[in-house]
Order: sequence, then structure tokens, then C-alpha cells
Amino acid sequence: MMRLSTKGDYGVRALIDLAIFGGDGPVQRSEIARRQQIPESYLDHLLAQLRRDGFVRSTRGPGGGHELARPADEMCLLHALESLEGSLAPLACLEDEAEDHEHSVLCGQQWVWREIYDETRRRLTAVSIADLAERERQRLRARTTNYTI
Amino acid sequence: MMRLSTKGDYGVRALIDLAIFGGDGPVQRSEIARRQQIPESYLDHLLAQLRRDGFVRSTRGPGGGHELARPADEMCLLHALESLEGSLAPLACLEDEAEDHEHSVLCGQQWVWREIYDETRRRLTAVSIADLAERERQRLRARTTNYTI
DNA sequence: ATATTCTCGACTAACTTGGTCGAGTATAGC
DNA sequence: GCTATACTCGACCAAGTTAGTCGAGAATAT
Repeated sequence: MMRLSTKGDYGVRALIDLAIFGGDGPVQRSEIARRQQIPESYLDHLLAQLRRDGFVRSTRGPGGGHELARPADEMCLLHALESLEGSLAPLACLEDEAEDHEHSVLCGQQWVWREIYDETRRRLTAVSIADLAERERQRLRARTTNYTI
Repeated sequence: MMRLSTKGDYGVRALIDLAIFGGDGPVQRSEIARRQQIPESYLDHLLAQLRRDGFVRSTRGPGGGHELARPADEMCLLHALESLEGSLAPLACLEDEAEDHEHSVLCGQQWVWREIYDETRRRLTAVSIADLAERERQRLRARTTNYTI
């Protein structure tokens, strides 16, 4: 159905959470899970992936937890999502590694999707985790004064 | 993984096939399947869906087969794909029916994907099955003179 | 030592994808 | 009305992905 899975959703929310609540020391997985409403044992896998790809680093033991591995404004949404979801190419033949392009099939649609894919990546590159965190901060402030949604 | 499935691929290719080889009478499912390299019994389901949504009509019995239900230049790629794949919204909360928007979660990313989704639909609306068929015709002509790909 | 926190792999249920198959229905032509 | 042709429809199935759970183990602060 061509949809982003919860991996990308949860994982990016974890990064945003770290951007907001990190800063003074590591944040525990259990805290992120509670705040973002993500099953902790599932979040475990997502953080592992983000660690492997250099988005977060972690320390064990009491007082340990997770931190962003680099500044939030140097992390774009595209790369975070690609880490969590794999390639976002809407067609396999648009993948970067696609040397064995079986573009013979569905070649007709290919050019349309190529443009859409390029445009999508351009937009996702222009948004950083810091941008998303800023929006989230505003939303959190608004919630304290608003009636409930 | 956020990818178009073979339903959209096969189904659109079937429509293109009908746009090219229809015109003088119905085209048999077996012919489409052979030309487009699609398992015939699978194509059956896709044509059923396209029939339900008014893209093709069919006649039974000897000499029967499938035809486009309306001119190919009045069928846009977006609607064909939506018939075959369901909504192309990258997030459930972007779906048209999403009244129960649980946009509280992942609200941070939502605006980005909203723009991407709008842009995607705009582009897919601008392309008709007739456009795709024309490209395919050119490709078929080229193949007769080219060395093999 | 011990409690805390992350790490890693195995396992699972539900769902989607990409089909296959067979019984049934409509129809053209004789 | 028979028969061959062609579509129709639902049941079924294997493989892969998603969205988890669980438990044993490793690192570390006190």
C-alpha cells in the first residue's frame, strides 16, 4: 500500500525526543518509550538501527541511556528514514544500486516515478531533526494552554 | 519499504496494453498476459478490480475479452494506481477519510509528507494512460531497430 | 557485589503480496 | 440445445514484512 511503517514513525519520534530532552546527559530508553508511546522492547530495535547508522550513541549502566551522535540540525529527515525504513524508492528499479535494471518492465511509468522520487528526497533532505524538534516543542507548549484535542 | 507493488505495475501495463492493442474489438486476457509477461490467473484479479472501478469492461464468450471503458486520455495514472493499490498516502493520517486523525502521533513529520503527497498526486494526475501508451508505442518501434537491451 | 541500563538474537502472530485452482456463468456459432 | 470459448468469483496457499515479545548476557556506576 505504499506506506511508511511505524519504524520510520517511531524512530524519528525517538530522535526528536532525544533532540528535545537530551542535552543534559543520556536519556533512558524507557523514558522515550513512555513519552512517545512506543513499546520499549520494540524501540530497542529501532535505536539499535539508529546506533549502527551513527544517529545515536548509547552508554550502559546506571545513568546511561541514549544521546544524539551529532547536532540535530545536521541530521536530515531523509537519512533518518532511510536508516529506519531502507530505501524510499517507490520502484525497485529507481534504487541507487539498481545496475541490474529490469527497467524493461514498467518502463512506461518509470520516468514519472523518477521525478516524484527525486522531489521527495529533495524535500526530506531539506528538513532536519532540529526543525521537527522545534515544531514539537511548540506543540508541547500549546498543549499546556489548549483544551484537549 | 514504501514501494509500489506489482499490482500497480501489472495493472497499469494491462491498461496500456489495452490502449495500444484494443480499438478493434476486445483483447483477450491471455493475450495481455503473454505480451506483458503477467501470470494470467493473477491478471484476472487485477482486471476484476479495474472493471469494478470502471476502467475496463469485458464481454464473455468466444470473441470476448477486455476493452478500456473510456478514452485512454481521460484516464489518469493516479486513479488507475489508486484502484489497484488503494490510497497512495504515505501516512494513514493523510488519507481523505481520516476524520479520526490520530495526528497527535508523528504530527511532526505530517506537514512534510502532506506536501509530498500533494505533489505526488499532482504529478500522477497529469499523466494519462494515453501518454504512457504513446511512450510504449515508441519503445516498441525502437526495439525493432535497436540492438537488444 | 549489585542494581541498572543497554545489547543481541530467537521467536511469534497478523497481515500483505503474489500467486494458483476449480467450479460456475455468459455467449457465439452451429 | 450443444459445445467451445472466454470471463467471474471465491477459496486457498507460500513467502515475506511488520510489529512486536522475551530472555540471556554485557557493561558500568556506586
